[in-house]
Amino acid sequence: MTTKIAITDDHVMVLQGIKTMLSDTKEINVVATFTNAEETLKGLESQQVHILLLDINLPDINGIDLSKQLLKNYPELKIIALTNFEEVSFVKRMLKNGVHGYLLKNTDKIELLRAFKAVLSGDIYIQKDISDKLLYKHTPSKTNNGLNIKLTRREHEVLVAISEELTTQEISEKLFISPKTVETHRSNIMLKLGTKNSVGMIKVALENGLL
Amino acid sequence: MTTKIAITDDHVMVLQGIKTMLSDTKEINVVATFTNAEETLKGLESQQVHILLLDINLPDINGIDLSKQLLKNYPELKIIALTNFEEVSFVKRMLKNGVHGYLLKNTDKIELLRAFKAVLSGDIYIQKDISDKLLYKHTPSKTNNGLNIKLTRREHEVLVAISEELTTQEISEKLFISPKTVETHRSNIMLKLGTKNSVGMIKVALENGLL
DNA sequence: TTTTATTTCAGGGAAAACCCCTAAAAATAC
DNA sequence: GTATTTTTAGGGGTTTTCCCTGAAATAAAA
Repeated sequence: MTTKIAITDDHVMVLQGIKTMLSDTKEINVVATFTNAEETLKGLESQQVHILLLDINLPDINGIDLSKQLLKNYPELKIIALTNFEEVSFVKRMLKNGVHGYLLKNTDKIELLRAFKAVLSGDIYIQKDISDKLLYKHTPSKTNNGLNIKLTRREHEVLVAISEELTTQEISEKLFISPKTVETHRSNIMLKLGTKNSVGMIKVALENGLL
Repeated sequence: MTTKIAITDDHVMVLQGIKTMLSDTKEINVVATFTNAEETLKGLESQQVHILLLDINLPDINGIDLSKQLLKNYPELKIIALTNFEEVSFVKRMLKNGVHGYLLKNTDKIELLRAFKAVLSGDIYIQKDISDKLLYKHTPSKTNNGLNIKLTRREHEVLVAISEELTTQEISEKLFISPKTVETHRSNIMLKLGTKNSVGMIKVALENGLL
């Protein structure tokens, strides 16, 4: 029995590359390629596939939301995320959403086939390079990293004020609270976001859509 | 006469994709592929090529510096940059460094061959999508104080270091300069970006694709 | 109602950032 | 070969952030 594969990636070169790598493997069949989320959602209706290789950076929607939606529509579908080094922050969220595998775009044929085998038998496959990064990024924050970022209403107000380049003093006057309270909030926000200073705070906040 | 092509990209899939696209074109011959800057510099010594397709995001060095160096060593070499939408900010700098073409990674075979023809005859080839972006980004910038932002190389290095949550002390050790010099740069960056502190600096930098 | 989370406040101390100034090599441009 | 920009660096100071501790009042949830 042949395994049916679909690929979603907005880079034609990547699509072509994967197709070529798999072309001489009989038991694998690339039956569809898509370049955005809309195409993928529609395309999978008419064409049933076993595995979807899904690029995380799509022009129209982010990979997290798309994979969530796809798995709701097709619970049997196995999704393997394609990612770059830079986007490791997404991995945990993807995992939470039920994605079955993670590969870097520099994956070779052997690893690709290994990943297919793993997800088809129900396992979760994470490329070594990524899990290394995950662990590496875990150590410094150790308490928490990923999507458990839930700021309280007040913390969010302070965060916004900090992003507006206000000083602690100015924030305290704006929110009618003591400067010391502002500092407590700032400190708690940094703890939650796992950053060392306000610069990292704003970076993580922007990356996670907190602002 | 066949045209010899080399490709540098850290994504194996992209390498494979381009190779496949060009495999049935007789007058084009992909003679070498590299996955980082070091390989590229060494590889081009032994193997003379006419055109290098160069990914801008490389793990070890940025595309701007690499292309500069390559053109110094091989003035005859034609370099076509491979880029994503997000990195349009680099295009101008690359152009200044003498790069001959710009392509997005979703380029198809026809456009690829068209670009080859153009650069071989001495023209500069810029994919329509990119030049659109360039123009598009140009128009709204005239209103705000936005795109006149030109950081020097050193300022950019300091900016990146600050965004990595390094302290002045740590930056000075990383760049082998005095902490006082780092502060001068920081201060100048804030002046150029029109911000009051590092938080605003990182915000503006992210908004303008400086990071 | 008891537990848990949030918001509030605070002191003291250390570290880092920020400010204003000057100024001289070094690299680039004209 | 001169002008401009960039990179370097210092003195000396103020302001702000960061870190640690502890604690009380309110709000929400179990």
